[in-house]
Amino acid sequence: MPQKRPVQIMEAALGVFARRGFSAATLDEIAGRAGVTKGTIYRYFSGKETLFIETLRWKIGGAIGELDMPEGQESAETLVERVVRSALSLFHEREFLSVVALLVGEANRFPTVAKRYYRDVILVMNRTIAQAVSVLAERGKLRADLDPLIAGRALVGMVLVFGLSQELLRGKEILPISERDIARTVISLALDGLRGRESRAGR
Amino acid sequence: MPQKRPVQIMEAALGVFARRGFSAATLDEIAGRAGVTKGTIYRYFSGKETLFIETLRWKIGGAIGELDMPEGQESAETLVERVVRSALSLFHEREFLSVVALLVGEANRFPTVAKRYYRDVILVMNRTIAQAVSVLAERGKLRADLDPLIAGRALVGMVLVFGLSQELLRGKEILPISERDIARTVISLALDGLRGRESRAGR
DNA sequence: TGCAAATAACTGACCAGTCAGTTATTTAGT
DNA sequence: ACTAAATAACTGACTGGTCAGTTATTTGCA
Repeated sequence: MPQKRPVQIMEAALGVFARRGFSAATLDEIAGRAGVTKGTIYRYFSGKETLFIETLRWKIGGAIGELDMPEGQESAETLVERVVRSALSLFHEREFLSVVALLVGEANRFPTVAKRYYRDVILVMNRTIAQAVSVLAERGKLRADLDPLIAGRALVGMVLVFGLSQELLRGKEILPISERDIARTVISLALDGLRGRESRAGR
Repeated sequence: MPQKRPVQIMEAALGVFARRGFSAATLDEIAGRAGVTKGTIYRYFSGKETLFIETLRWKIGGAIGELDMPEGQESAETLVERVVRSALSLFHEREFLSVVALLVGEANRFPTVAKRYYRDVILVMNRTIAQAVSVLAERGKLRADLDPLIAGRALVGMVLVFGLSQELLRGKEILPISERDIARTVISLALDGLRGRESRAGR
């Protein structure tokens, strides 16, 4: 079991940073949660800033593997539904949402971290979705006149906004909206837009 | 000109809070920007936390008037285009985006502020858009089987995601995406979805 | 002159980062 | 296998700097 300490510390750090933000987080609290003392953190990380960066790098690296999206012979409906549902569950996971919020909140102070997240998480996921959209467009299953990268990201945005507004800003305590309704509406909107289909065939 | 000092201070405070976040912002910097000294802040605000809350309350209150959306006899195309374009320009304004980021970043520490923002800004704007969507749906210009509140918010989400990813996280430095392309894709997506229209009538 | 507004100097709490000392673990010699 | 020596991991008290909040002093206006 080589080097479990750094991971132990980073796990604690992520929780504290997510709850308090970079500045308000204290190394003593992080150390306490990790079951060590502050001095020990300095055996593995050269300072608070490094700990923050390393922790996010570690978490971001781990996040990449999570979304495998093999777009085999799947229909447009299935693709959209799967993307929307997985985005929805992702943005309702407290931890993931907290990391997003943390990055957004600290983007000014740590632009390189923000950019790494963009490159390693957002772009990678976005390209995967865009790729699937392209394939279906080539097969004539989806329209081909939209930039698949932009369309894919917009699709995720439709879900993201509910994570931020309902969960993070606590909107659900004022106006609850069920995940089912969000999923249904977003999927339908993504497929057919506000005008709907001319022919309401099938379904 | 009664009481211009508080506003002067809050303007400075907003800038500093937006750039640094609540914890890292210092009263000395805020005071300096406002052209006063720290002690003066305490003549008008009882402390840092109060200043933060009051500043956002003031800014949030001011934001409500901005989006007037008279949905007269407007077509579906015009409505969507107008919503998308105004959201787009809003989320590219540095200050607005910073306030959103600030709220997101500090939502854990100031849940009541986050909720106020939700209630007074998000919900109000959302209802306005939903209202317009409903009217058009009743006239048969838009499909009526979607929850207009959810659809309207999702629409804004499509734009929000580009503000966050491209501007705030600095994604445009890695992969620039033009506002024109975003607008075109989102509008088209919102109206007709990924499948497009059966009959591509008109333009 | 009187007094509110503003300043500037000050205080005390907090916290990142350091380090001397302690404990646990590994190595190596018999 | 035993243990002494060496090394690595860890601790907790301490320091120096920062900053919210307070107080004493000055400014300027009626």
